[in-house]
Order: sequence, then C-alpha cells, then structure tokens
Amino acid sequence: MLGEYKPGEIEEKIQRFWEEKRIYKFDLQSEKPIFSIDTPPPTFSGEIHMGHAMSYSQAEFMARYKRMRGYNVFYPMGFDDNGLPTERLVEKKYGVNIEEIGREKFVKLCLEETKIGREKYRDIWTKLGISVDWDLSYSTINNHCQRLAQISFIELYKMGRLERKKEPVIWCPHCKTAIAQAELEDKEEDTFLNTIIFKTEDGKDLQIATTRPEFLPSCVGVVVHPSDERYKDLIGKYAVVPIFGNRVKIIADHRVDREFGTGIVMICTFGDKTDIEWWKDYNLDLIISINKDGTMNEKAGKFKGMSLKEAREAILKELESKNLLIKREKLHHIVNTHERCGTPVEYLVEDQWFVKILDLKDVWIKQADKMNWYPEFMKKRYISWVENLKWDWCISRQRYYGVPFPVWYCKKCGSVVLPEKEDLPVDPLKDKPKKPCKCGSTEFIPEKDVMDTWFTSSLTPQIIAKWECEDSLMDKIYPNSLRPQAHDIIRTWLFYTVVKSYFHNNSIPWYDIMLSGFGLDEEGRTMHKSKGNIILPLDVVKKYSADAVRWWASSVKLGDDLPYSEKDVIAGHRLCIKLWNASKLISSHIDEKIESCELREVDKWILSKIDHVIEKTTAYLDRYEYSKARTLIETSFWHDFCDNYLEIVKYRVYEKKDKAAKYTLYNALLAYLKLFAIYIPHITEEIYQSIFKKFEGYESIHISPWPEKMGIEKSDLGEICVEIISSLRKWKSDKGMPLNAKLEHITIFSLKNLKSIEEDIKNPMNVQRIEFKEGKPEIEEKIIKVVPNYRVIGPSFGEKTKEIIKLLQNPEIAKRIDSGETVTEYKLCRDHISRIEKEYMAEGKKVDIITGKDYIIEIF
RNA sequence: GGGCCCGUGGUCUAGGGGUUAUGACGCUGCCCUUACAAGGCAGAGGUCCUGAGUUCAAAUCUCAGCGGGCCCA
Repeated sequence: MLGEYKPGEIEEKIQRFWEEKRIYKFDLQSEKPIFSIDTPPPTFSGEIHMGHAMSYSQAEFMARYKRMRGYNVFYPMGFDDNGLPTERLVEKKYGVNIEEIGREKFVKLCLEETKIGREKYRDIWTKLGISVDWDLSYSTINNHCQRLAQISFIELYKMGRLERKKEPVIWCPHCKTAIAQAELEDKEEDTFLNTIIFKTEDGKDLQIATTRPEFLPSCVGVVVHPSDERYKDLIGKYAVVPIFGNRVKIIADHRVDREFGTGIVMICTFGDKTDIEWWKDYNLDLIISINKDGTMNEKAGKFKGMSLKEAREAILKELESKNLLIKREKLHHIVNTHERCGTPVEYLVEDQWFVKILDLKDVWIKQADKMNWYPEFMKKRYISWVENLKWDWCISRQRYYGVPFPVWYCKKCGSVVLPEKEDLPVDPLKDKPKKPCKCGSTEFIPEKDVMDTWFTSSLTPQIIAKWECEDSLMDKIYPNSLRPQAHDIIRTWLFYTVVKSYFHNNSIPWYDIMLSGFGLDEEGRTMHKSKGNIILPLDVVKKYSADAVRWWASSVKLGDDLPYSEKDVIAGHRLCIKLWNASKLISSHIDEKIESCELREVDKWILSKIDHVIEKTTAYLDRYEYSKARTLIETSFWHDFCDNYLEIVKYRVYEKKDKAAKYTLYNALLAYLKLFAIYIPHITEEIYQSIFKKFEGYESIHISPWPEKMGIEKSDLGEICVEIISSLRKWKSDKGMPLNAKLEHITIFSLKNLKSIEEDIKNPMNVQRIEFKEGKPEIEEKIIKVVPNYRVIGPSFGEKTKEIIKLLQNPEIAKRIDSGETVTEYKLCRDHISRIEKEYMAEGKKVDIITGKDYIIEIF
C-alpha cells in the first residue's frame, strides 16, 4: 500500500538504493551484449545548467532503455577538467595569475579545483538520476588520460602526421596565449575608418581606408579588386608605405569589397584572417610589429613600446602632420574578442604543433557515412565543415594546466626527442630524455606548451576502453555503441574523435551518434553566465523533482532546442502525481500474481492497447525518438488507462475481488511503469519496489526486462464499451448531473451482441436497466454531415474527386449508402465515407439519443 | 556572406500529402465521482510565417522571400 507522494524523500532514498545495490554497475563477466556510451565529459567553465540537464537526460533515457532491453550497459562519466576553463576559474576564484605565483603553485590550485568540481558535478548528476557507473569515471588531467594523449602524439609523430611550423595563431594579448577559433566571440565596437595616403613609386597618391593604422609597419602589400576600373592600371606596380617607407606590391584579388572605403586595401601581417589568406596565397613578406603582450616592437621604429592604442593615435598624428590623413569617419563594426576576457584578439606567428588533416578530407567524409546519425541531417553539418576546412589542426596551447607535449628539443642539433612509450606520461619540464640525442648531446630544451584539450578529449572512446593498457576493453566496447552530444561541438569534439580513431585504430569511433539541441531560457535565449540567465537544475529538482525535470527534457524531439518552462516541469510533476495515485488505488488490490485467467472484453481492450503502445514505443526508441515514445505512453496511460479502464473496473475489485480485473491491473500497471521508467526513474522504482518486487523478483525495475507484448487480441466489444461509457459520461456532464447519478433505463440499439459488456456499462454508470435491441429507435433521422474518406477516394478517382465528394454529400445518396447500398455508376459505398453525423427527432423534437459508430443509445 | 535547422491557438509543443490539425499551460462553464479538485467533463481560442509552384488534394513536397537559432566565414 502506497502512502503520500513525497518526491524529495523518495528520490533521495532511491538514489541511495541504486548506489548501494550498484544497479548501474557495468559487469565485465556478463554474457549479455554490451551497449557502450561515450558520454561527453563536461568542462568546468561554468555551472551545469538546465541545458546540460536536458541533453544528458536525453542520452540517459537511451542508457536505461538499453539496460532494460537486456544490454550490459557501459555508461561512464568523464570530466574534461584540463585546459583554459579551469585556469580561468582558478584565476577568478583566488584572484591570482601565473606570473605572481609560478607555474607549479598554479597547477596545484587547478588540480584542487578540479577535485572540488568533480564532486560538485557528481552530486548534480546523481540528483538528476543519471545512471552512470561511477567506477568508470575519468578526468582528462589524470595519468591515464595524459598517458594516452601522449601515446597518441607519439604515434601521430611516427606516422608523419605531426608538423611543427611557424604559423599565424589567434592570440589574446591579455591572456598571452594562443586561443582556438572556438574561444572567439563577436563584439560590436565603434571606431574610425581612416583614409590615408600611400604613394605609388612614381609619386601618385593612393587613398587607402583602414581601421588599424597601427599596422602600417606590418604592411606587406596593397590589394584592389581585379575588375575595379578605377585601379586597373595600378595592378603589378608598387606602393610605398607612409612613415615606414616599405615598398610593397599592388595585387588584384576578388576578396576585396569595392564598396568599402576607397576599394584599396592594405595587407598587414596580420590585421585579420583575410590578411593571412593573402599572405599565404601571394607569398608575401612577414613583418610582425607587435609583441605577445600587445605592445609595439622594434619593427615599429619610434613607436616601439607603445600599446596598440597609443601607437594608433601617434601614427595618426604623424600622418596628419604630414598631410597624409584625409578623413576619419565613424564606423560601427564587429571585432573578434577572446570570449573569456573580452579583449580583441591579434594574429601572431609562433612555433606550433599541427596535426595534418587537410589531405584526408575524403576519408573524414567516408568515416561519417559509416555511422548512423540521429537526427540524420546533422551529418550535413559535419560534411560541410570538412569540405570547408582550410587549416590543419593546431594543437599547441601556450598555457599551463593541460597535458604536456612529450617533447624535448636537442640544444645542439635542434632535433625533436621523444620519450619511450613505457615512460609515459612525462612532463618535459621535470623529466629528461633517458638517452642522449642521436647527435650525442645530452642537453635539451623542454617543450613548454600544453596540448589543446580537444587533443585529449578526442580520445574518449580510447580512454574509456583503456586503449594501450593491460586491461584493455578495446575488443569489448570499441567502437562504442553510441556517442551522445550537443550539436554545437560537431566540428570540434566529434570531428577530432573521428580523426583520432581513424589514425590510431583505422576505425569509426562509434556506430550511432545522437545529437541534442540546446536548453534555452524562458525567453528562448541560450543560457550563459554572462547573460545572467542560468537556471540551475538542482533548484528545479528541489522545487519539483528530478523526475519532473527529466519529463520536461523528454518533451522535445532529438536535436531541437527547448526553452525552459516552469509550467512544463509542473506538467511532469502532475504526471507523477497521477501515476502515484493510480498506483495507490491498484496497490490496495494486488496481493498475488495471477499467472493467467479468463479475461473480460474491457480487460482485453486495455491490454491490447498496451501491446500497441509497447510495439510503437520500442520502434521509436530504437531510432532514438524518445519524445514520440513518451507522448504515446503518457496519452495511453492517462486516457486509456486512468480515465477509462480504471473507472470501468473499479466496481469489480471493490465489490467482487474479480480475478480478471486484478490480473489486468497488475499487468497493465507493471507495463506502464516499465515504459515510464526510462523517463521518470525514481517514482517508478518506488512503486515497483512497494508493489511488484516481491512478485517479479528483479532487484530494481531498471534491470528488469523491457515489457513484451502480451499478445492480446484487439477487442471490438471492449472498444464499444469504453465508447458507450464515455459518451454517457459526457451526456451526464452536459446535463449538469453528477457522474454517479442514477439512470433508470436506457436502450442500446446495435447490430452487435453487447450482452457481455452489460455489467461493465451498468455498474460504472449506475444504470438500473439496459435493454438491447437491433435496428434503430422509432424516430426520425437526419443526416447533417458527411465526411468523405479522401484516402480511399483520392487515389481511385483522381481528378474526379471533387465530383465524387459532391455526390456523397447529397443526403439522399448518403442515406442509401448508410443503409448498406452501393450506389451510382461509381459504385459508391460505406468505404468511401469516413463518418456520417446525424440528428434524431421525435415528433419534431430532438430526443436524448447518443450515437456511436456501432450503436445508438436512447435514454429515458 | 555560407551551411544546416526551426517558424503550428495567448505561451510552449506534436504531427510532416488525404477525416474535424496533437497535447500541455493559461482562460470560461459544469461536476467534491470512496486513487487523484495537483482531478474529471465540456467550451472559446488557428490566414499551420508570406508568396508562387507540383497535385484530384499542401500545414506537410519544391522554389523564392521574411523572421529566429546553431555552427562557420
């Protein structure tokens, strides 16, 4: 017998139970097929918000589903704790920076923060009912992951896939680090467009518009549009840069916007990304005039030491004094800034490690084709990303808290020296090569950079499968069955993982990929700390329940964004209450498990409905369509089962302890609980434990088998019974009568024998006497509406459809068809009509008649 | 600027050539019915973003446009 529904208490208790009984433990000894999941390891960049709660829940539905389908589910959780996000967190929290406290102390603080972060996150996932096996957790900064990342580096190096070269990098002058494209953020800014005068070699004026005059010392070319008539004869000549006097070529390129400024652009190394492209395409000189901290260097001559801003003003002033500044116009434009500090980024040239990937574009696409994408269209995003790739993958980061490169450089000959695999992981800053360089030297310069965190996290399938370890699971769980993730990191995490798996294992990393959308705020904006619109899952869990939050997460189809909405969480909460109350009613009548018995029509009706739900739901879930499945389950449970079946069956258990009713209630509720269990695991577990465990035996509903169809045939009489009862209920409601109001006498006209459902109509509806008759009541019948069956008519009559519909809607014809005739040259019959609406009159007055497809009820 | 996705009652959402367009929340009316008033029954509320095309038939397919999102320039 169930008591009051207290979600807070129940959920905590159930979570403890799962942990103590290790319900979600991956069992290495098991003979069951394995379903392995490559769960996204979150970074510590911000709070876990409802967006995370949504996408992790969606993936988790599948873990629970597969578990119940009999799989040995390998469901780990990782933390991508190395890298910039953690560094920024430490800088902010402790108000420190690396210059002050030194690398060692700084990294130690990061490690501590990582520990705190892991515990905090674990608590959140636990309270959301995320069923990972915590014994399988990893963090990208731990030795295991560092070792694999370094093995990956060494393997790629030996394959000739790695290259160290001077390349432009996006540089944050504030953080003094190279940053990834992904860390950029657009920012609007007001500035000036300055028109300044260059001279051609023969002394003519060239007007060039620029927002960055401080880059004049870095000017290495001038470019115009090839079909710009104004400047046609300039192409191929040379220009002279004012103040600095560089002689630069004038080239033609279609990337120039003729409408912007004067249509003449100066190329600097580097003002923006197009500069980099031009610099590469035309083999231009390289003159870097800024330092890593964003000040001008010796290339800037007398402006050396100034900040970029100071240099801009000073250069403009000098141009003005020489009459080389024509005008300054206000300009509103967008600059790239570093998302974490908001500083506009610059481009520098640095020694960087790159993974060569550009030559294998066709391979990356082929690999994508070997995997199943849910939803399918997400593959297009991946493919268009690959097709448009322009640069190799830069994996160097000039930071501290990350996996070190396993690399030294020989001081004497400059060779790259790598450690042996068995010595990994190494930290070149602390460790030394065990052998001298092949040139004989024993002096080495360690690589100070750390690796891009994607370099490590792109190995998650290998990390969880313990690739290159003695206890490797590669043959068991690799390729993984499923990679769930959000769609924003297709180009990073997903792509790089495909790359790594190809290089290291000549394999796809997973068979299936499910891509979820974003959880948005109530206004439909993405959640960002900076926007102040973060909604914390635990706040919502506390107010309602984890089950309610998860129900909300299941309401959107895979891949779509979902705004957070409190009322939708409430809807989930109400569902739980409904489920609880229905179970409470049933629990007081279940005292045994009945193996089989003779069923009544309504019993067959609900059980066959459930069979249908099981069949459809299973098919949906096999395609990751959890939202379709959940709608079906909810509708059937609420309407078929609670509104209809329970109302009809109550009297049988209350008064007669009817065996068939008990049998049906037991099996129906158990099936619904199991179907619901993947979405709302706590309440279903609690109900299972208190009603079913002693009969079913499985320790937890979550490791009990997915419901199987009971093979009950559809019951037409059951369907009619339910229809009659609900129409009588509506009728009573229309009359303003209480639903249990007594009805003395009704007559039901039908061609079917309804005797077997008599009691199931009489008792729930409190009808004293039912008369069954064939035929129709002695009254006038008027057809008021004919709804044609387009599905039948359309294909067989084609363009005559309109004519046919007109015929069918003729009352005379409709009446003859209704009485069973086949009429007109077109042989129209009942099949051509979906529905006929009628009105009944007796002596010119409407009478109390209810009609259905197979019956007419007259009420006295 | 490019690729992809989305646009459905007041709000959020399902569906994705063929009956009366799904459900939730909100609103209105009725019903305390021994699981549940956090419920039940009924009702109001829609140019299915706009325009053109394909078709006997378009919310659904195609094209163009408008608006929003994600990713990338």
